[in-house]
Amino acid sequence: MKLLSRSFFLRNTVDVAHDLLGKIVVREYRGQMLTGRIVETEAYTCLDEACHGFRGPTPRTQALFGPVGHAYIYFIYGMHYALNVVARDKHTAAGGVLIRALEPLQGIEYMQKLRKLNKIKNLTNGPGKLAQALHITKTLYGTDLTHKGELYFMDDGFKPEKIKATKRIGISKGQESLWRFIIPGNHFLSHK
DNA sequence: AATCGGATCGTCT
DNA sequence: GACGATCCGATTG
Repeated sequence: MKLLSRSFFLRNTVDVAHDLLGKIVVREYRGQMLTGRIVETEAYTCLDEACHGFRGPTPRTQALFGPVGHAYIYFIYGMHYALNVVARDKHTAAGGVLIRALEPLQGIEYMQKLRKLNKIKNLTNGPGKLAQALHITKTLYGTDLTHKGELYFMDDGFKPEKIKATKRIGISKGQESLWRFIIPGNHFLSHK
């Protein structure tokens, strides 16, 4: 078990999205350890029209332009939060990886309570769902995820047998790019 | 399994 | 003032 380092995130955003599959998200909340394995991600960079940082920094998107390995969290559709990690190479102004789905590991009962939902299958199989299950809100905006704290990433050595690249979900621009990564066949994907 | 509408609000035009 | 990197429950096949 080791923390993901700063240098892990200081690389091409698409590579980071690919390599995050199989890693573990750890949330420490009210004495609970809530953890899950990443099974679905999407890459967004400022060169890409679908990215929130495409038109330059705004108060909302400033974290995307900040240090890599920190959290970029946004509120969407009036009711959901979504978790991203800032990741980009040193030549790129902004970029991040959206964590789209987790396979729940520890703290499942507490996640069920936070989600007000018992079906384990639907606990963390979507960006808004996993944010609710891990109680991820704006208060974690900008958190450094490379140190232990309220939220961070771990590598337990797990290697996905296979990784598949697909089109990203729910965007109107940049639809052609295959920048969504999944562990195919996993039970906790948001889509097949 | 697939489709559809409602909920709900911060952000930028 | 419109819309979005969504989710859920209900309805229909």
